[in-house]
Amino acid sequence: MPPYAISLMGPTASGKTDLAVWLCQRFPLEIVSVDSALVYRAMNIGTAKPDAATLTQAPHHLIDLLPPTEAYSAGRFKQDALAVMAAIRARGNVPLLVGGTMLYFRALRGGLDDLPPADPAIRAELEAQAAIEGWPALHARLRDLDPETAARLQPNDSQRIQRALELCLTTGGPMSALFIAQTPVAQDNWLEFALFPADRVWLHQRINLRFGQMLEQGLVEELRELRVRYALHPGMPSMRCVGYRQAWRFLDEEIDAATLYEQGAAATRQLAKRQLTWLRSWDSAIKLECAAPDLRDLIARLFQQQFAMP
RNA sequence: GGCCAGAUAGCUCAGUUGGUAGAGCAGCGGAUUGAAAAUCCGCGUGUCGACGGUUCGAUUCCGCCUCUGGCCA
Repeated sequence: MPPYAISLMGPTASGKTDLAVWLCQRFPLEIVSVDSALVYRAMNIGTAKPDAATLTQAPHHLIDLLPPTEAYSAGRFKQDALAVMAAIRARGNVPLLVGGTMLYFRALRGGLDDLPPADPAIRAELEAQAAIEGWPALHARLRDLDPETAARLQPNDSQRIQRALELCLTTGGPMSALFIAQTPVAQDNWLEFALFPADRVWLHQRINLRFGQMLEQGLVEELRELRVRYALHPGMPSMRCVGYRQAWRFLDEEIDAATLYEQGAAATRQLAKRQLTWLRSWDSAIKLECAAPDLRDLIARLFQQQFAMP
């Protein structure tokens, strides 16, 4: 019996997409993107979104979902992914979850409680307070409302303090009380692969090269047009994406072209490092060396066993 | 060729009135429950350019050499 789903996880620039498309042509799979940046329409170059030809060949679900002015979330991802996975299975195919947004993978595997979504009004209010008093003051306030959560958060962890306070204010109780044991989704029949570079330098070189190519392909021009077309702000989630954040500063003439390259490539390397931190402790995944010359053969053999193909 | 200024962490630089040195960036490790490509935490030994001198002790003072800028010829 074919698996319920297959995850293909890996850091940025590790070759996930190429491998997924190749597998898609050989097995009854449909690709589900697990990527917080690919959900944005019109953000193509900097997100390394597969081109039109590739998408025709191997359709991706959960890309181009919203304009760059909106915010997506782990909660919405979980909901969207489960829906699209059900549809794929109804067609007799297996969902191939491909991406590097590890919180989304975790949310999908059960690590997300049923909590209220973000409240923009409350967030704006907390933001304004933080601008005056600083986040440590809000952390102190959280200590009164939710000591357990405050104890595990750093006084400067703006985002988590904001979220925890938001939940206290909207639900009237501490965030820690909302966490309950989750039921994992089809744990047994869910195959997971993690692409790992044997050599960090190899990945860094690929990242540097690719970011240089993005600039040549017109990342700055793409952002210039986005700024004309949408009412964007540098604080929006889409504009905090690696590459776009630095290109924004270049367009505002805060940094020069050389610095844009340096900082953009460095930010991508740092992203990859954080992704590898997640992956290292992801014990249920089969780890594969992404630079191995026989990677495709190896994974194809594993898939053949799963799909019981001769 | 002469004069001046530099030479200190992978990079840019600070500093030691003589007791062998520290920031930012990069890098490395970690955390991660609706912004996650986000947000946050931790990690700093390096022939202080080479050689010689003074000194109990030199990266610091002196001499000389090398290299890199700049100015004058």
